[in-house]
Amino acid sequence: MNKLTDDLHHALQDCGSCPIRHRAVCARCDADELERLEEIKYYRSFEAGQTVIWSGDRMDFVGSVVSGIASLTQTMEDGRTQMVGLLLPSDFVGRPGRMSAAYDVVATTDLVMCCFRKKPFEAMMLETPHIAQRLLEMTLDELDAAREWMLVLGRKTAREKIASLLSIIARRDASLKLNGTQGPLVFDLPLTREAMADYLGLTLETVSRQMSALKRDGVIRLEGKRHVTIPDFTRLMTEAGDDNDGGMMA
Amino acid sequence: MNKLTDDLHHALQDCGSCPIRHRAVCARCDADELERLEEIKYYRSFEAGQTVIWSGDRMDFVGSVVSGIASLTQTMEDGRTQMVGLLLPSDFVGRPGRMSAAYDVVATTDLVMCCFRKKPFEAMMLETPHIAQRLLEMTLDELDAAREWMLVLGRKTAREKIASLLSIIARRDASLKLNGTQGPLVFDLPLTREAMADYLGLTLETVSRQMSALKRDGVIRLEGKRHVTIPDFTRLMTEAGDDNDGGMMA
DNA sequence: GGCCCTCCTTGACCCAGATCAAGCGCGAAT
DNA sequence: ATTCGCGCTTGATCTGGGTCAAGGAGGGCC
Repeated sequence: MNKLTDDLHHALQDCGSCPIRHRAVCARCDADELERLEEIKYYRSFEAGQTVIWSGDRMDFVGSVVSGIASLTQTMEDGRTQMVGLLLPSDFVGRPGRMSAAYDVVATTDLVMCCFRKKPFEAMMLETPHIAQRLLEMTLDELDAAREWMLVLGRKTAREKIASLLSIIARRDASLKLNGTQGPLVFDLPLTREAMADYLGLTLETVSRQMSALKRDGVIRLEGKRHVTIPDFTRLMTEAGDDNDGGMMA
Repeated sequence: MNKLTDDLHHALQDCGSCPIRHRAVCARCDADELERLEEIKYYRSFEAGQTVIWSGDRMDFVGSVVSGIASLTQTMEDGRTQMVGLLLPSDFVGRPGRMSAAYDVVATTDLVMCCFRKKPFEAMMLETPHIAQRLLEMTLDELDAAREWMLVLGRKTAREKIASLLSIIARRDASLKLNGTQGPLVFDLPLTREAMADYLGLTLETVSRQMSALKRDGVIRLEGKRHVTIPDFTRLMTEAGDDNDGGMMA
């Protein structure tokens, strides 16, 4: 742990100034409850590529992603892997009531997590409905996302899959930066081609080819391998096979 | 609504004798709470093939599957469909806090549901933590199931997909009938070949071919099109690509 | 009995995406 | 400056599963 992350951890000690204060499990907590949470919380940092937990490992904390991106991955014995979740800031990791991790959790970018010791967190959940309520809401959202992804995996073509992934990342990025609606969307892909392939149930070659094809067809612009511009979001949505515009409009 | 289902509805009025009493959302409720639930509950029956709700429709109830099987399906504009969930007895339908249905819900077999009016149910959830706690637990289980299914959809071959589906149905059926562990498993497929295809992200022709192949190779036995015998469950698990045995052993 | 309808099977062919293979670009280490 | 290594691109070829098409099997109904 270096000086920089150490500083970061200190800067974050106070939940009041936490960037995910209003979106994480603690979103509904009042001052008292936050105080209790602060007693059982601690921060952990990971570098891009590091594994946070291995599937099957004993897990004695739960927590939230504060910054960076992590991925949830399942692997078969023969090495085939499928990413089953993309964890963005404010997303919750771990399952109260379960002892061991069900998936590999890997830091896709540099990552800071706000962790709670599991036992006291579980105890607190029973007493403070605000936490359980918020966790239920977040879990329902994740279930919806997982089901939407099942459609992508089961029925979409490679091109549609790529467009779907790009539109999800673009949408999230836009909402994070709350950049006012119109104009081309610009963002950096937080995933390697291989990670994209693992998410989409494709090979990295197919991902690369379809990225090139979308670029050739003017659906996206690329500077370097990661910097993406979406000139026309509606066009991208159409390419993704989602003709209704997915709720970008208020 | 015919005499038979009417009788059934009356027989079910009392939560005490409900077959899913200990597994549904109400599992943790005490006598008082059940009484309150009984005030806002009513039963509905559907015949195989009937649609319970259309995606996008206003939904003013939530509920549990009492008997039969329903499926949760997503459809693209061009008609491609993906089943995103299989609802078995005790499974919960609907999302508190949401006004309209996110998926088509279709009765796959004859179906009885125990419905609660949404508004009062939501109100009750805020007051009785037992309900919210149980719902959280159930939702987390469903999220795990959805993620397991993402691996099936994204990375498994057609043969492995079929074997995965059969092993899930066999396992559930065995636990329902609590037939003592060993010996060949026997059950009736509750799904048409087309429904299987929709669940697995395949065409019905491929499902049919792979069923024939598994039969030819002695992994399953078939009498008629629906009655299945699994002589060796471990073999089936291997065919599914899940070499660790998925927790059949105590 | 015969007819129809739905569900299912099987065959022939095709194509999207996997696989195998070569090589590029660029930053870091020497 | 050279080499290494990693992430990525692109080409050539192969193949699993999709598509199109033709029946078969059973069950309900006249």
